[in-house]
Amino acid sequence: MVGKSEPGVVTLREVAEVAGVHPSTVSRALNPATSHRVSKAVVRRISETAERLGYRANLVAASLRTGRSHLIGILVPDIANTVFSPILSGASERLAAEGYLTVVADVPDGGRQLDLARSLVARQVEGLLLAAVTRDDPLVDYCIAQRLPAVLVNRSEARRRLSSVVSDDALGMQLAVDHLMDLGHRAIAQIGGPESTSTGYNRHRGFLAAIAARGLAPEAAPCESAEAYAREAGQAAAHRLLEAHPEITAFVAANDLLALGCYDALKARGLRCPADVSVVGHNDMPLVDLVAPPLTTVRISHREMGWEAADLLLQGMRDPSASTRTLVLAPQLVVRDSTARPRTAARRRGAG
Amino acid sequence: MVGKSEPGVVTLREVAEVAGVHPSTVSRALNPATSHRVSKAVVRRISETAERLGYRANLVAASLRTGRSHLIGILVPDIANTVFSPILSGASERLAAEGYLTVVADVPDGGRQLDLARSLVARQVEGLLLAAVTRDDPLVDYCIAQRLPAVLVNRSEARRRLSSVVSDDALGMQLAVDHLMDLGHRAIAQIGGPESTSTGYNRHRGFLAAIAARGLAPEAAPCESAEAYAREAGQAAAHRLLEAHPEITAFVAANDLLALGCYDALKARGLRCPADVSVVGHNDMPLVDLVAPPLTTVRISHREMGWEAADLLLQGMRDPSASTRTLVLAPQLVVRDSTARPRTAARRRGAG
DNA sequence: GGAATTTGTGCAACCGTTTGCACAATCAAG
DNA sequence: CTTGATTGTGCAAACGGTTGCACAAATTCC
Repeated sequence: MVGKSEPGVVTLREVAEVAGVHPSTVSRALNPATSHRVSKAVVRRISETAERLGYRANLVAASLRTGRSHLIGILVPDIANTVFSPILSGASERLAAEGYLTVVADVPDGGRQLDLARSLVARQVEGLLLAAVTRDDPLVDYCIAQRLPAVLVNRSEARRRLSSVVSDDALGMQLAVDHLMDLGHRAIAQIGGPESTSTGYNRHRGFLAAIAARGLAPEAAPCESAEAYAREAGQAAAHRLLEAHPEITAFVAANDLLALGCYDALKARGLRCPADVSVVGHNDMPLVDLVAPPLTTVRISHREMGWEAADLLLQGMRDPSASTRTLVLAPQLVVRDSTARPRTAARRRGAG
Repeated sequence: MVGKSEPGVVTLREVAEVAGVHPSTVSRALNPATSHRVSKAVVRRISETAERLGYRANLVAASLRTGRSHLIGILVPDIANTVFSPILSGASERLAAEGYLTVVADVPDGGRQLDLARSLVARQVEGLLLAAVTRDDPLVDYCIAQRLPAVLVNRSEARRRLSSVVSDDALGMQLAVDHLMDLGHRAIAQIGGPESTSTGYNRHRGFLAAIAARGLAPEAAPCESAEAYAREAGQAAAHRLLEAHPEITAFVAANDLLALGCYDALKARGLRCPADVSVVGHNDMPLVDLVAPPLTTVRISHREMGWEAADLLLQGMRDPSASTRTLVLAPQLVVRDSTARPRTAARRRGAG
């Protein structure tokens, strides 16, 4: 016989019995939304009894009855990735304010996402925050088919069928490119992220657009995309670029880890940063201000991103007919020491 | 009328009706643990029907009946802190393997921990992983009083009333001190963490013990504890120590962030690391291999820690009478470039 | 080939709340 | 002092599964 929970756990019924009222009255008295329907005196008696007995409502039972779990699921590709921590933190702050708790599912970017989502749905989560989608993700189809409120964070989906909160990737790239060109760079390469992610895709296009806007020929701006947002992948891409285009004086990376991989490649080739080659990252993740040299990067406020996504999700839950919205946060360029005038420009300037 | 979940959500009863059997039979057929009690043919028919109708069990309902939520709560002081991400990651990996999902509560180290814990209990979590306890924490009393399986991670409690998984702080300090003394340092200061945390307390004592074991006089090993595990606090403590003991040639920090704060203080005073002063950190958090200079530190495998804690929790849940255990993980010294021979020793060596 | 056992399915209670409805008591209005 | 509205409480049926028990049918055993 299961279900007979540990003795000592007080139920609503017991409180009712001790207080000498009907269970429904206890329920009403203890629920702030309905306690006005019970006389003051009884409310007090019940509250006292509940307190004395150490009564704690069983939210699982309440969930079953009301159909509301007050649980939100968050799918992240890698909790250990420092980018997601602030997103999580911001989201859970916003959700906690409304009485929601977050169930975190760390899903190793393989094909298990859908399983996880299903498992969360089985647990009656009321909404989903998705931080791990690709540009064309079956997860999105799933949420739509299930009419499950969901919001994308950090990455968006090609068809914009769900609300999302993202950084303005085009602007980020423009900031990076403008900064480098203002310094005098004229041979700028991009290390892009995986094209399957919106960030990889958009930052790549943003880079090209920024280059074109400044009138630089595409040949002067070669691109390579890394297979993953990882240091090793960045290093490999940087090597490929330097091999094919030795004239490069600056790198724009789609992500800080890629930028750090770029550092590795430069070091391996005996090139100094920023003296020989400048590097710009993206995200401004913790500690990149301390690496050598401190990384110039495009800052994204991931905490705010998480907060806003949670907020959007709450809105969507309240009003399922609300239109899907894309909230675009403006990134900010943080100039540190990994960018400087290119040697040629410096020389030219010295000569002029 | 709530509780009438969205139309289109298939229930057990509907599956039963379509398959022409009793709901209880469907329940048994779909549960791997009981499906052997149903004939092969019927199991298949039911499975097909369920599949066809897109049936998804409502785990909330199941929880209510069985008293098992398959939910584990994790209390962390700060999700955004990069130390906790791998703990979370390791724990959720282990728990997911047993069908448990994790509910993360990010609790800002104030007094709300108990509230959060209560809220998790109300949601019928089956166990708690506590990564945010102090050496004498009311949360521990609460878990014991509630007979709630709980395991401490990263930090332990003075009275060892709950199982915990921690790093061997004494050993960590010994590794750090031995390394520095082997290099020739004889004036080593410690920047400790908050004494209210077991890590702060134990690392401080470990440091003193290691110093004593090598026969160094306590006067040659001054200590300061930082108010928090934060860069600024480390910087302040380093300044205090350098002010009072200008002869210091090496710092042992209780945590990497404190060590990085120490870098800040050295820089502010025009001292070079490691040329003038060596620094050893603790944790080996992500990216400290890239800061300038790459940090020599005591590595703790936080991911493993989280995994083991989850494992211990599962054991404790299976057998509530099991004795509490303390699992001590051995840390490892990772030597990078922030430690070197002290100038005096180098000079002496050069002269000899 | 009849008794003893096993197998497969149905029945109904139960987990702990919530809530629409009913109804008595109290109050306000005329 | 009736009539009508309001207030406070109880009743019982949910919510969607799970499971002990009962019992018919199929199987095994001697």
